[in-house]
Amino acid sequence: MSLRHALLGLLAEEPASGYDLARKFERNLRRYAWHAQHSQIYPELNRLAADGLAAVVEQGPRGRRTYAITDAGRTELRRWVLDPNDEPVVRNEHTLKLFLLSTLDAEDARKVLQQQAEGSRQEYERLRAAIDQAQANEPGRPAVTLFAAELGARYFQTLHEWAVWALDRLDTA
Amino acid sequence: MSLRHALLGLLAEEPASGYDLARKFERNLRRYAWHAQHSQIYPELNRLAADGLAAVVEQGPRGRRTYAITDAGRTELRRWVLDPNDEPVVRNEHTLKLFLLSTLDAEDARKVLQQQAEGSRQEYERLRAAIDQAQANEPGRPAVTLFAAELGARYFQTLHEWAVWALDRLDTA
DNA sequence: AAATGACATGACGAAATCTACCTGTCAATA
DNA sequence: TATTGACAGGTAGATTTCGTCATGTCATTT
Repeated sequence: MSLRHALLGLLAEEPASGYDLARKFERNLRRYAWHAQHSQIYPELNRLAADGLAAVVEQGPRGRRTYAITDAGRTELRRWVLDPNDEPVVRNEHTLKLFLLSTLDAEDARKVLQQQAEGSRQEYERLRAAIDQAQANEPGRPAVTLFAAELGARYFQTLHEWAVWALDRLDTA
Repeated sequence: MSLRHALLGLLAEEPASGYDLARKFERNLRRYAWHAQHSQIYPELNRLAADGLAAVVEQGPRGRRTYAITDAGRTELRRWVLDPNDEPVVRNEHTLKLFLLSTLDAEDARKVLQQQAEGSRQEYERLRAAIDQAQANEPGRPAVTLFAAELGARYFQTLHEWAVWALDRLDTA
């Protein structure tokens, strides 16, 4: 149940409402780690509360409920993150297309690779700028909080370099 | 429906049975691109055949049925790969854990990163060796058939380098 | 001749996820 | 005052995926 643990992980950073969490998924997790819609998040938050892993700590306007992780939730989160799962579930529609490039002719493959090279370059620059800005604005920030962003940036950098390499190979062949 | 297109993609390379396809998923796609079990593959193959995107081309022993992609299947596959989907579904249990590292204390984080550094190094070496071997044994092989493997290798190399970098930062902080 | 293990496909119920809908609040703007 | 858009939470039905059990074949080894 990864959705459950993704929510616990976000709540471990700071208390949040379902609405906040849906935005965090969209901004921080959707492109790299886990995709979830609000129609899945709200029911799971209720289950988390029912199971004592999270609790409502504040009621706000518009029915807003802020959840916080409980001690039991932290224990469960730690157990899950430390558990070395040697068969993690991976589903990446993007990577899948790249893996199927060889089923296209060279002209089509070139199109996809060019899109890929451009898209990953943009994403890389966006992330790198965000990291630089965070470091400039909060010099005392713990290093570990930027590990995820650094991983994302390196991931897109790798995608970009690969696409450029592949385009070059396509042309020289 | 990515499973459907993953199957079409594999069938576009060569005709295969459900059993073959399950093994291809396990070997080539599970860790990087798409996870699927045989209990999902067999029914989807039947649907593919019912929709005219694949067809049984051979019956073998033990009820083995070899499927091949049809022209309609190729058209649909090409359409899907070329379609620039700007919101691809990504679910990666492994990456998710790495994104949630900051919820652990330094000691726990170190454990996870060390596992990560070691695991990704092994995976990288395994892939790199497979690529070298393929190039040595089949010098005339089209470049594009190794693009996917190269992407996988670079992906794990990046993971490894990131984990080493993160461990270093954890220690100097 | 019997046992083993890889080959090969399938069904079924449970769980997760998607898509599309719905209801209402509050603040800012036209 | 009316409108707009972000905020906030939810449901229902369909689809996808998972986990497990089941059935039988064929080749090799004991």
